[in-house]
Amino acid sequence: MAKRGASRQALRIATWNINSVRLRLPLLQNLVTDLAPDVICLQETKCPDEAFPHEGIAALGFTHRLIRGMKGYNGVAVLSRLPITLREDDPDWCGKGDCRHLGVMLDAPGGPVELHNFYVPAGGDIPDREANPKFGHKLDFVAEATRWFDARGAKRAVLVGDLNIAPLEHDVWSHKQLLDVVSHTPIEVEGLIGWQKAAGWHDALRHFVPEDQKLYTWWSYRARDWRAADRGRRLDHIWVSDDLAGKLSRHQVLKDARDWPQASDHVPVLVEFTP
DNA sequence: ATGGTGGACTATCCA
Repeated sequence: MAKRGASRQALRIATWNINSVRLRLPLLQNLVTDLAPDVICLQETKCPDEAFPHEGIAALGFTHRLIRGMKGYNGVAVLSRLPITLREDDPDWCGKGDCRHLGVMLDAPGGPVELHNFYVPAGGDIPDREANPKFGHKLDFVAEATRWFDARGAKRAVLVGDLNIAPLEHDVWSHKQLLDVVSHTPIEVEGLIGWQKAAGWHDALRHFVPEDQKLYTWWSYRARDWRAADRGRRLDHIWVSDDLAGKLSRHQVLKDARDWPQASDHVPVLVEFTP
């Protein structure tokens, strides 16, 4: 029998930058145990499609899987307990073919849900598109996504992923000290907010956590004690279309995952809603 | 104090 009797129509979607799906395959079991998701969206799988560990993931109950991977870098995947179909006509962002997006239709209770899984370019170290082409790529990627969703709108839709931008003051450990740091510069924040407004996206995590409270999903590897320093950023996001905002029922940021053996520098994030 | 660590994969690139 279904476990969640009181909310049997609810759908739980998780997103995680796994930073190598092959290395951290065992940690997916932890995620499933702790969050009980119906759908998991992964970023930075760093795995060519022919080497994707389908069997291990199927054994966790995710019988439906769509993947878009390449050798060494990037790579996204959608793992689902419910049937999913690939959205074939979505753009190849910036024409690079670099495996940063997977759009699917999810066969959910109450009808199809459009689900977009993004891995936005990190953008390099220097926040200047002339000096640093990676930063230009990041801004262009966000601008292109903004135009596309602005033209299409979003209904019964969810957008998740590592967007590599922390938009709000309390999405970073020090707003002032990160104003010149890629991920929190004003031009990136303006871009991300514009994208969010483009199709009326609703920030599902800030639906639950007030904007004056610190909220992070990523802590650098380059810290002796990540928890003590707590210099985090909220780089991972879940947005829902306006028509779903009122149907959100819970959220979870799995901070304990940062202490798993061979942890990713990102932690899984989940929301539950009734579509 | 301008470092530090981690993953992919073989000399560095990327985060």
